[in-house]
Amino acid sequence: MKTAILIKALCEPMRYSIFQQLLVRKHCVRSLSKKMGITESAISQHMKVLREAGLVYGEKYGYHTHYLPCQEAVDCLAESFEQMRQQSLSLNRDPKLCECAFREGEESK
Amino acid sequence: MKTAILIKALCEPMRYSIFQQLLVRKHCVRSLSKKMGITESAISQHMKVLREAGLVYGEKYGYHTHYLPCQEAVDCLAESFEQMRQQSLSLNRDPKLCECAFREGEESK
DNA sequence: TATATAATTAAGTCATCGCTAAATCAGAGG
DNA sequence: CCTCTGATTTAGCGATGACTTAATTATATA
Repeated sequence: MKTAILIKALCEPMRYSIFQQLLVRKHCVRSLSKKMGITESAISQHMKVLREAGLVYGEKYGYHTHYLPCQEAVDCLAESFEQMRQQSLSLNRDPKLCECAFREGEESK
Repeated sequence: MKTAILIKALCEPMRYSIFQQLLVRKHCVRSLSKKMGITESAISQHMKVLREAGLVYGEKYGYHTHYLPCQEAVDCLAESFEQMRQQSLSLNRDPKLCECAFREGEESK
């Protein structure tokens, strides 16, 4: 699972809010529409983005579709950023890495 | 520190790649320009976004400015997503939360 | 102070994205 | 089968954003 794709879907403020709501409890499209103050159409389009990124999935119950977060995606995000945290700590700790990577490999034209 | 702002800055693919490079070692603008294959101007604009989001900062060394990630921001991200992971686990575990929040509070026009 | 170099800013272009309204699709139940 | 309802898709608009080139700023050093 690819972290860059997940955060690309999550970074839009409205979608981030929607996702946070889904972490509290399941929601159908209409419920989210009311809560967020945008049309059901807009919610549906956001859900499509979240769904195709692998962040959420829907369960059909009669008339309604209940959306909820994919555990696998949330795990992936948590692990990726924990790894970044470790990398950053290492970088600050290791003085050998505290040099710019630029080397004069270019020709002046 | 606000997670939504951090991921909004990070979600752009080029900026995500830049940030990953900075987790390995410091880089100046020119170095990133070479590595990423876009102009220094474009890199500089990306750095501005990352800087203003609080994700990176620059240290001046002679001619060069070395950019590196802010530990505080990386910590914030790691903690936020770990919290999401816990929320998601709770949601899947608690059957009471497995209901859509929608209630018929609307008037049919 | 003058100059060379790194970095930033400005201007402009092209593509992407989020939203609404309206149309369409899908399924449950009379 | 028909209808009602929830959800999705389509079309179009306005805004945002990523990139380039060119101009500008800032600074280290001769």
